[in-house]
Amino acid sequence: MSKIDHLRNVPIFSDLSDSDLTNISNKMIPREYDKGQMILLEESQGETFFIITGGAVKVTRLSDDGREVILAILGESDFFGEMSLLDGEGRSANIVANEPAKMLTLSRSDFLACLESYPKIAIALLEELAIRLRKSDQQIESLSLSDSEQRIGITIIRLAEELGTIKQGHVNIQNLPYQQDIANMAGTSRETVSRTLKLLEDKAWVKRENRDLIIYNFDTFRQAFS
Amino acid sequence: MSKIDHLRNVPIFSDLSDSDLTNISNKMIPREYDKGQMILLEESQGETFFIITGGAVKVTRLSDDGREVILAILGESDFFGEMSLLDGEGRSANIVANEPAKMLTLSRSDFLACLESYPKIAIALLEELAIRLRKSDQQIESLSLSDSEQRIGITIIRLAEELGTIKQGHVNIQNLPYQQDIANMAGTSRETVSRTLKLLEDKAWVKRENRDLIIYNFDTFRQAFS
DNA sequence: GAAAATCTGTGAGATTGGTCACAACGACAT
DNA sequence: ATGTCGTTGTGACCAATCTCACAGATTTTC
Repeated sequence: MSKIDHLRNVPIFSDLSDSDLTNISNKMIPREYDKGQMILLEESQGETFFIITGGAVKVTRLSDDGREVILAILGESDFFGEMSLLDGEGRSANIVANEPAKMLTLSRSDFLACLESYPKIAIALLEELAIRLRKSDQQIESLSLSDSEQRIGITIIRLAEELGTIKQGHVNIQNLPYQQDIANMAGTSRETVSRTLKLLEDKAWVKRENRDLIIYNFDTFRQAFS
Repeated sequence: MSKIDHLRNVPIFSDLSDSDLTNISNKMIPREYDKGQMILLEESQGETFFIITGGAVKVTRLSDDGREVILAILGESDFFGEMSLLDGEGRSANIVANEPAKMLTLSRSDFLACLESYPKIAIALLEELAIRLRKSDQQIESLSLSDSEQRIGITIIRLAEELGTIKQGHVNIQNLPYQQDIANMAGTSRETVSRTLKLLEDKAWVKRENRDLIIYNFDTFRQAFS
């Protein structure tokens, strides 16, 4: 798949003509990262915009004593790095390759130039940030008001929406993240995730098979937790 | 103070010329709200952009059983309503006047037209959303990793930054919100807020006087909680 | 300025969920 | 196949904090 094909799939570029896309893609530099490799470090200066063309990364924040919160897991056609380019503050999160990952990158000045020359990109980006802000607000609500079972349920819903496929009428999350990562997304402990997954399985709402999680009736499941 | 003077104080309009500001301000309709009045209701269609010219509002989400999370408290020169205009989704939060409040409002179509005609506004708005997203991420981190004392401390810092004034070298939060509201911002219970405030006062980090909260050494205080 | 309503302080359980400890399991390399 | 390493399951304990209950303080209302 060519650079341009990748760009066309990215929501903020989808409105552009082929020639505009070519212009932009010429400024983008491809990079690759190994599993576990740190792509961006908290506190360092943010000077690059990234688009994921393959693999997946996790966006985290770390506390002093090493505990981790996972803010998001991003996959193909998602992008990151825009925040500190926009407001000039340093990084607010770490980005780590969760599996081998490929990116296209754009420098700060090229990125800002893009926004100036293509107002459509700016507007599409606004839309994307609004969606993210909405998700953050939901997350804040669930951390404030829900118990651990609900938070884990909501986390599974997020995972299903991002990584899930439909298979014989059931939603299937292939390659479910490790329980520790689920715990870090849900704001709970690994042990609680283990116990809760068992509980959900006992209620026959989900089934685990190898490293997959099958949600029997996604609509019901969703309703139970939101 | 005229409409234009108000607009000039709003970060996303600050780059515009007087004539541009006049154009925009002519499309804005002033409105007033009483204390406690609901300005926007969750689930209703979002069709208006609001700029606060006086008073304060709180942005909340409610659970089915009536518990509330306060996502933010907004005051003069802050704005809201842009989210559903941008991504077309329904409201994600409720907005209630916390005290008598005055607004300038702009219709959906005028707002979007503004973005198209003045790319600077779009870019300034991106910056603002990036800042908000950053704050949300911090909030998610603290809800996930911190104990109630720290979360309350962080909440007090937020309040100080938004509402505080400096008075004889100390930061003074005039008219501290009710403990229930602080609890809803910090994701804890009213009683815990009561006990924690007492604790902070015992440690001589803060002092309460009437409805004010005085933070003796704001830098130290901040350091202790972040 | 008295009564009513709302907010705050505080003790005593009751609970959720975190932590620790360790066993069982699975994947993978030698 | 055996050992190693990372992941998962599970019991037991314990700490943080939520709830409930009510008294006292403060603010609002008439």
